[in-house]
Amino acid sequence: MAEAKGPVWARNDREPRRRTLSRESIVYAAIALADRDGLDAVSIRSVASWLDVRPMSLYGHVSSKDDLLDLMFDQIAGQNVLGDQLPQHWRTALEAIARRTRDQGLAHPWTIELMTDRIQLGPNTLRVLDEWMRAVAPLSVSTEAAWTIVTAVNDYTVGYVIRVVAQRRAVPSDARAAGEWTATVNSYLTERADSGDHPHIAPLLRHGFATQPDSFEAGLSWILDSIEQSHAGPTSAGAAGR
Amino acid sequence: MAEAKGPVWARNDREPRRRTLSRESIVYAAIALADRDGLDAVSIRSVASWLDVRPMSLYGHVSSKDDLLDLMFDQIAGQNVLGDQLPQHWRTALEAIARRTRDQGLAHPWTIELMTDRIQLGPNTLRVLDEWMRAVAPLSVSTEAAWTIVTAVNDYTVGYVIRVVAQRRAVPSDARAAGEWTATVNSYLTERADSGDHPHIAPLLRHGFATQPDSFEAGLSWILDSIEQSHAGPTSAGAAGR
DNA sequence: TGGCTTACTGATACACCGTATCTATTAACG
DNA sequence: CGTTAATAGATACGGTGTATCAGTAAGCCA
Repeated sequence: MAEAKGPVWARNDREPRRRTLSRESIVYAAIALADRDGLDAVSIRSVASWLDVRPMSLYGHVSSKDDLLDLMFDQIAGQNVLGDQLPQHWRTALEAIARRTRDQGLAHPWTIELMTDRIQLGPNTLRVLDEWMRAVAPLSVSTEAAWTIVTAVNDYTVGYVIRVVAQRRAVPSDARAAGEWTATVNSYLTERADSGDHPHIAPLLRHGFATQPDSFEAGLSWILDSIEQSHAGPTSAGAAGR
Repeated sequence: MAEAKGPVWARNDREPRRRTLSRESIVYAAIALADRDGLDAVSIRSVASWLDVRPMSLYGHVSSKDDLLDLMFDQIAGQNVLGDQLPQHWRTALEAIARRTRDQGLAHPWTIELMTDRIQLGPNTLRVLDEWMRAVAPLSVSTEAAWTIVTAVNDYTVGYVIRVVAQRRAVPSDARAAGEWTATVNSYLTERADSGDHPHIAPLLRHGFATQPDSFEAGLSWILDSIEQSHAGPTSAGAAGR
């Protein structure tokens, strides 16, 4: 499977006869590793040794590491489909998808690293995209307008996840190192606050950014409020298009 | 300089006597490489050979590659400070910073990869943060409320940049490979569209997502509209707090 | 001017990475 | 049963960050 042509999801790989290994088990193992130790811990060698298999055996099921990463992403995306549980009201539906996207990003932080690498268009990802568009369908606006709404909400959500994840990642996971890090950074931040160079963020520097309450919902409802105002009556479910 | 304690910006490295090399020149070289060939092209060895210097010589000025990356990020962030040119009206100011952030993200796509790695708090980054807060100061709301506004706008902007960058990155830079990629992906997408599995995105799949008009401003003004409604009179500059 | 401090050279080494290649084995299907 | 194809297993190449150590050369201070 060394002659890959285009992205995984755009190919039509004949499935191998398989004995013990399978594409699925490889993807699951890789996801488990990524969830536990981060994306850097996912290597062909580490996945293979986790499966008690020789590294090169994986290449019978995935043609490259990039393929494996794409498959991992799409696997997670598949868990983000609400299906029947998608609320009918467009606003409630958008909220549900946005929250789910947020939850999944926080649960699998490595997915956002893959989002920055290249656009993902696997079947499950398309399913999620379809659901975004289904959510706004009741507004009965043009495809273009619907896409603008969807990208706005999605972009905000992704940006939020990135910020929170980056915040978490900065502090070392080892408890001892974490304490040291916090001490070093705090003293740096208070030094910066005392310097007077940053008058408008002095309180933030002194109390730490992390202590700020979560404001995901605030930003989300700001976006949705405006959409509601421009595309529908304040209480309507959206039948009044145009 | 092999005994790093905490992030670069939180340390107080005595500056070396330097003959030919300098921390600055290393950072500039690394940025040039990243801009041209992406973040993966930045390695200790590649930067060194670009500067016509032996790899290990760099460690006299930066104590690790991560440090170098952080310094690169903060260097770019420094170019994002508007200073005197920051508009006085809070909304215009936020728009200016958001657009600048977007432009810089698109110009140096590798910066967003660093954002996902760990939170950046270098001096220039703090300066930018200070400017965000300065922009909303005329609203004279609580620090907490101001932070909510800033993060909302910033999160949206970062999410937007990520999506656009990922879209650009997916297609290979080599013209020949790009054509092949587009053909493969397009036929995959139309196959998906024909499958009927994704009824709500069929038009998007058929015409390609890339043909959708840019909607950064739309999402931005949605957020700002709501902020305006909840925190100030529609035309006021914001003196009427609360 | 002499000598000490420091910056850089240069080589080597370690442990990792993705993956190409080749051979030998082993199981499943026709 | 024999063929076919999947897997095992080993080895190799060129890349990575970075530790280590010995040698050299330039700057600063006494």
